[in-house]
Amino acid sequence: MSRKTFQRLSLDVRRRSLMEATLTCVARHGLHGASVRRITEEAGVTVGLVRHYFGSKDDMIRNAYAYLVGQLTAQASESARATEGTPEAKLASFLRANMTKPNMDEETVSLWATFIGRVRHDPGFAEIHRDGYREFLNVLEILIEPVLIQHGCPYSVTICRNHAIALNGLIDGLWMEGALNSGLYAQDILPDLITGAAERLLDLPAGALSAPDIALQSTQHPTQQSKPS
Amino acid sequence: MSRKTFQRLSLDVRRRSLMEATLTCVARHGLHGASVRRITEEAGVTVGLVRHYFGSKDDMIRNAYAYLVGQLTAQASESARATEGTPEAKLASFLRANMTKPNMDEETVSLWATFIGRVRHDPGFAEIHRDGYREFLNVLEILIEPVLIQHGCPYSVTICRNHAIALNGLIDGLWMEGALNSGLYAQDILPDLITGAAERLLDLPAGALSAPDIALQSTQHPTQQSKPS
DNA sequence: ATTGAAATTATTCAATTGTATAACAGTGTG
DNA sequence: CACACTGTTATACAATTGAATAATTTCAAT
Repeated sequence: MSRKTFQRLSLDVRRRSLMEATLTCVARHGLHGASVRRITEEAGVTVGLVRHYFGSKDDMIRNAYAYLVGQLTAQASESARATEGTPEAKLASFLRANMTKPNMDEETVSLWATFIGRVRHDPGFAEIHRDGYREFLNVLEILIEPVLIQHGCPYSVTICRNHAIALNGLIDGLWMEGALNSGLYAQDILPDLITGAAERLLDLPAGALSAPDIALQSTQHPTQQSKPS
Repeated sequence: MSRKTFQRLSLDVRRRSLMEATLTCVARHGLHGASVRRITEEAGVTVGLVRHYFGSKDDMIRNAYAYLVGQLTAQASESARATEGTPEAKLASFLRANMTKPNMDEETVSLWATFIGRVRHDPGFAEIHRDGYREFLNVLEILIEPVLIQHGCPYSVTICRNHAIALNGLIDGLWMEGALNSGLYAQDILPDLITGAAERLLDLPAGALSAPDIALQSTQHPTQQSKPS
């Protein structure tokens, strides 16, 4: 009877692998079903490593939650950043990204909800949530601001922030209910639905975000912030 | 050493008491920390009763979830029904109710999120969620329809339903993030924020929902559906 | 090749879990 | 007042849990 053979992996790789296994197990079995044994089996290691890389199971789960939140906001921001064109195109891309794969994923939403349920009673979770929420609001504000200015909408820091709060609510709610896919409507109506809703929320003219080819118009479109070069 | 004295309670009372204790424990310790022993201690009974009134712990939790959802939608609908006046007043009241106590409660949101996290993997939870969501959408549609008609907005069943989906998303998202109260803004901005956002979402004139005394104007206001009596 | 540090496994432990079973006691019925 | 029904308690039990410790193995440095 020989021991299991194994590789020594770098700290980063092993930690990430454990956190990902944690997320998989939490999504699949809930927090109550994500035992150390199941998680380590999923990661292909033995239970002792949890203690070695994280102080305890709870610590590992908190780290996994932070890892998830980081990924989520990073993906969302990235989809906006990668879109070249008018501010409207960037904002629209951000919104649509949240209503399509891989962002709108049933398993991710399950995970997110499970962790949200612990925010109230675990200060560690609360901090992670707050940081993620703040980050998301900031990204939204930065996306919204130039759009408002360009359309001559009433503008102030407060207005912009309130729009971000409302828009974030809209995204969160649609993201969640949409991903759970209760079968009451087709998921693929959501990208158009959210761009239309966002237009109205921000008091933009109809079509400002939903025009099919705003991304194409963008590069030579004269409505950009004038750059004197 | 004598036995614990006890009362024989009716089936309904005992079941409800157990479900409420279940909700309390899930909110407080999460699904993983809500053990049969903790729940029954919270309810002031011994563990055997779980088997007696529900087949198993899982069955009891599912019943508790359905009980919670029922209460939530009932409270929300009731707050709209109880408001007399214009359709705008009813809708505004419904929206504001979701942004204030007792509906917007941190513990309730924690509970709700925890259960949502199980919807994907437990068909029983999925069914309960779907029914609750459908009910909420229906209530919203019924509230939205007369408002749209009265303002001469473009109207169809599809438009109304899409507005309900978007508005529900907005409510859900603000309800959750607001209740978690991450400290990034004051919770008491939310009632005004959501009525303003809803006005724009539905393309109503500014102030249609946020006028401070629409409820008072309502009874003798001529803009009501003409009633020939 | 040897060595030494530490990453990883294997095993143990007490505590807690959900469920099952048996004994008891409250309560309405005759 | 005795009875029987069943709601309720008490206890037992195997399984699982998270954490701790000791024993090994890998791998880089020499």
